[in-house]
Amino acid sequence: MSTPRVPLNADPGAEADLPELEPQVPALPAAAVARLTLYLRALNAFLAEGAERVSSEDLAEASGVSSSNVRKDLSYLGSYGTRGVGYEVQYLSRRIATALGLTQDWRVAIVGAGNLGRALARYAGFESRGFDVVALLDRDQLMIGQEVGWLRISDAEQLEVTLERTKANMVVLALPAEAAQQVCDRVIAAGVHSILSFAPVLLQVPDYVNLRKVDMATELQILAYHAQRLPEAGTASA
Amino acid sequence: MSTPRVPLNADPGAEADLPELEPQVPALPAAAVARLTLYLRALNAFLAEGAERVSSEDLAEASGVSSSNVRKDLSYLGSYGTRGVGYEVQYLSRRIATALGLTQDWRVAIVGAGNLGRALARYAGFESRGFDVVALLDRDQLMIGQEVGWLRISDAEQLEVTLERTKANMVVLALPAEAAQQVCDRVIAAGVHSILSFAPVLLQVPDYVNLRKVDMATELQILAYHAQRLPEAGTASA
DNA sequence: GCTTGTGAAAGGTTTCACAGCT
DNA sequence: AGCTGTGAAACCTTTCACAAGC
Repeated sequence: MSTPRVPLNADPGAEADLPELEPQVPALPAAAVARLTLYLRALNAFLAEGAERVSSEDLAEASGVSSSNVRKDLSYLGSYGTRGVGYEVQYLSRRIATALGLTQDWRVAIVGAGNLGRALARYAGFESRGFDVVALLDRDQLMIGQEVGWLRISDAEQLEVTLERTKANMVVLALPAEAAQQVCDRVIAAGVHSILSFAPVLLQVPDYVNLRKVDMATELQILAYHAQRLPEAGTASA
Repeated sequence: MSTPRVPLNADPGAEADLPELEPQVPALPAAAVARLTLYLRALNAFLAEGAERVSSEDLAEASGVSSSNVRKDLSYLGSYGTRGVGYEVQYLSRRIATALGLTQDWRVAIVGAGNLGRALARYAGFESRGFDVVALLDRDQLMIGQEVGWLRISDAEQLEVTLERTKANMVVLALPAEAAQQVCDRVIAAGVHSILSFAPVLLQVPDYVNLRKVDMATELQILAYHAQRLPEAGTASA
């Protein structure tokens, strides 16, 4: 046996087989979680086009995943397709959103109002996918008070106060490497345990904290590795 | 047997066992490539501190990886450590840089001079890790000619000309989803086959193209999934 | 007939544990 | 004595292929 157990039947009234205290929905495989976000994106595009049903093959094509992988991933959520027919777009979209926890509202504070922090604060893609950017903070006195998009930059010295006032439950760190650990510690102490860091440095966090990292130079380095292995073409020259 | 074969002995004169035409260094496991970038970062920090040697345990701690994983990854590059002692920092750093293809110069053109494109163009982390940002392009007539950092925004209509003039060999797409595929096709046709996309859309590319994707909303969605599973704390409240 | 859902196989990754070298 | 390098085991992920159901 490899992956989780019970294909969670969402029936809310199902009898508890074992008297465990947490109803404890089985965890989805990490790789599946990442792909579910892709399916969601694709489904919303299908929805916008007015499609009512999609096959695993359609979804596969629209998200760059194999169709058997799609089916396997969706099976972790339960059996919501119809054999011979496919999946109902709207219903599946909602199912996935629920499984990913996107039904509650997520309030994001961005710490660091440099180039990247400002860009993120103005990025429409967050709002459109259910994430409210509720604060943008910086330490620099010259920046505090400036307006960026809908937001006014607030004082990072007052981090805790701002997090509490805005009821932020996620934080994005858009800081230089040197400042990141310190701010990270304060964020955690303030009770926010979901953090997305763009700082190119290893952050030390307790294991109850959810930390994800995006490092753009790393991405280029990985590209460089692959580019270097295929000697073909390379530089522009149609 | 799972992972690659021969632990490439970099001895440049080793006899060719089989008369294959490409010397064909065996591919590194994808997961190892990603971690090698972390080791490189850590090694450069050690170097800056004046450390001359590190153990796999030191490197592990500094990059957030297990020490056996570090050793396994490094063994793909050959045996460059000394038993009982550790690895020489400078030497290992160079070895990894070579393996990743970071010894040649990488010239990056950024297409899209919106918030994100501008932020990336000014991001010092690229230059400091060996990537030269050589162009920033946009379609918007009002932006063309503006200065951003060291660069002047050039006309995306002239994409091919600019890629050739600047000898770009990588492209970063910082565009809205709608424009991404079209620009991507032109980039590939112009001979640049390494692309990092920030556009939240699936790009269709031939398989000789190296494409990596970063989607920030996806990252938040994955965080949301994990956050939702651990009911503890959540909102700020020290 | 067509498409889902899923065991089983194949493939990739990480950890273990220890032999081998300094 | 200490730390690397590495087979073997454990684990995780993807693909295969087909039975089940519309």
